[in-house]
Amino acid sequence: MQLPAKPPTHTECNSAMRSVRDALDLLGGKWKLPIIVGLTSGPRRFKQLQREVAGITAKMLSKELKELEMNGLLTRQVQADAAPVAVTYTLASYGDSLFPVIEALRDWGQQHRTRIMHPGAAAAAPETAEAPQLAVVA
Amino acid sequence: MQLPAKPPTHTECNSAMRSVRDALDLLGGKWKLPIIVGLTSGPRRFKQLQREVAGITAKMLSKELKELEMNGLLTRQVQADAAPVAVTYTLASYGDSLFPVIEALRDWGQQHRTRIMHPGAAAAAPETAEAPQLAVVA
DNA sequence: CTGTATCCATGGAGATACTG
DNA sequence: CAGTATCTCCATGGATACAG
Repeated sequence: MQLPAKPPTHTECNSAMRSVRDALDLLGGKWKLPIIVGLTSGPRRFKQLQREVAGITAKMLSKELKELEMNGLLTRQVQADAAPVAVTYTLASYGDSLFPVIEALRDWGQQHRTRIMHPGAAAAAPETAEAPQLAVVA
Repeated sequence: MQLPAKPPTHTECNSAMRSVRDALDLLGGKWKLPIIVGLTSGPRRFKQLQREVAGITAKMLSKELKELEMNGLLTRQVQADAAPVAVTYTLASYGDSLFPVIEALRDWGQQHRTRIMHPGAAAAAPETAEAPQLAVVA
């Protein structure tokens, strides 16, 4: 890798660090981003979202949605007129600004589609020695 | 926001969902990304990293580094020759491929630099126009 | 310096049942 | 349908002490 010919990028680095951690404060956790992804293709209702985010419980979904709404990332609309109340969640413009993040994450996850090594699992990933070299990307 | 004139983006959406969640499996948690950010400006030693990632404990740093190494995102080199053993962590090319993610996250966090609302805090926000307009950069 | 081991508190998160 | 209320389990993660 490149040598640190210009070692002190401290300010730049610290700033990046702070920004990333700020972003993580809002987007961190297992569910926030997946939920937002679910909303990128259009407004969704509660149950619909729960199906799309596969695996999330109503409790979690409810809590996460509240937090995302609180931060202005999405809006919540209630249609009480219908027989069964319908609630719709829509990505706010604020949330739209996350597109680049989603894209970057999605692209990386795609290219990466390799076996993930979890700490518990023994290093038993036999064939398909694909991890390290990953050259690439076009 | 755009209407779903072409409603079934299901495949596309599910694929994005999976990719993002895969990425999150490796990068999720409080520390992984910050650690990687710390390494983007060059190799670092343990203590150095711990200072940069401000707030992380040795235990966590150690554990996270192990996982990141296991996934080929960084490499670990030991210089045993010196009196006090020195260990250096370097971002692997695999890790380099995360640049776009970091950038997107950093940019968003920067633009966003508004106060974050946490669930515990009472909603001091007016029900109508809150943060959303996101008055751009500056 | 570079970690590891141990103890322990918090809260993330699942299951289930219930309300409007 | 759209959530809320409990109960509980366990992973996350901090503090501290110790080891190579």
